Amino acid sequence: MSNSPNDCARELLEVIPEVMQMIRTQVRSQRGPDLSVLQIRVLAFLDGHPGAPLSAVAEHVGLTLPSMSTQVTGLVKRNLLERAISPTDRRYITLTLTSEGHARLTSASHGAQVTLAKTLAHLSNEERATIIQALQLLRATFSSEEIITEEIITETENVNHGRH
Amino acid sequence: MSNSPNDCARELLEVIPEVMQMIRTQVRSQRGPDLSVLQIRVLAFLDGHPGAPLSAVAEHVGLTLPSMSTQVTGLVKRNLLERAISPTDRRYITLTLTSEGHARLTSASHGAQVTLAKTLAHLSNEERATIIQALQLLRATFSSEEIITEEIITETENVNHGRH
DNA sequence: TCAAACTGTTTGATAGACTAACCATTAACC
DNA sequence: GGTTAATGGTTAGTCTATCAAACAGTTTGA
Repeated sequence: MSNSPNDCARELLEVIPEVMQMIRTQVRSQRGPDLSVLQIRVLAFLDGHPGAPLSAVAEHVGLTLPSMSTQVTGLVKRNLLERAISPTDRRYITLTLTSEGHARLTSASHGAQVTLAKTLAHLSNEERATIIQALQLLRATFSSEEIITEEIITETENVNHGRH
Repeated sequence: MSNSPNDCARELLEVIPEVMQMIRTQVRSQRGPDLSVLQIRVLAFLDGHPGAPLSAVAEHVGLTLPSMSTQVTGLVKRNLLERAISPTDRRYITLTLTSEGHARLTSASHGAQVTLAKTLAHLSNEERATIIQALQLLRATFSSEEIITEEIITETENVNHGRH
């Protein structure tokens, strides 16, 4: 059982999709909040980066700008987040969670977390520690570099998004 | 930094989607074989379980029977696998890789593997060992129990799937 | 023999993703 | 200053994927 980059890559390709599938079904089974994994990721990112521009969110979750735009439109329609225009640069749209969005996010991710935790409870402490360590390594290796959004946030004003 | 089931679950929910996204884009960038992650999983499963019935594949990759059926139709049209009827029970469709399907599978997964391995080469041996160990734990914990297909396989005959 | 159970397919309907084309705003450069 | 280029988002059109519901063929068994 070697640990060459190739072996590690093969293992990743084999196992990660399975785990992802499991997460997806568990999230989907949370009938309350009715959020997809992607939507949870978007809300979670905005929870940590309030006022982030659309492009930053798109890059973080790996969507194109158009896809992200329609996705956000849906979330705004459901009152989970707010679009606003950055006063410093009117090209930028800044996104912020509404209080309902925040509530839904915590409820959804908490629900999925509890279900997952039940399965993980069968493992030993050491095994869970190994998994956490590995996940942190993977995050450091794969996550796209942090995007600076601080300069754009500042004060934001609401934008009426009515069709002209 | 604790290792309770809940912490482990939270970490999973946060990191796995990112890694999955990375895998997806890397697989997509392999312009040769032009297979999705799902399709690779299907072909890989059939590589290990030749003659498996449709329902077994569907369960393994987490799709409903209808979705799997159309997915298979596409792969059959591309000559990557063959539909046949089990002679022991004519309700069952047994699926087998064609030689082209086998070739495409190895080429696709090898390609993705090489790309991923490049990124993983930046880690130390110990770090990769940790990741591999964690992945094996996750697989054991999450992978659905093995499905018995042996009894259905036996001899199979080709089926003409023309529209009547 | 005929109803029930089982495997798979067909049929809409819906959601999510992309590319291409477009609009608005800011920056750059004579 | 005014035209041009670059940047951030949106709209439109298309394509794929997924599901649930209804259906068809096969086997089981009462």
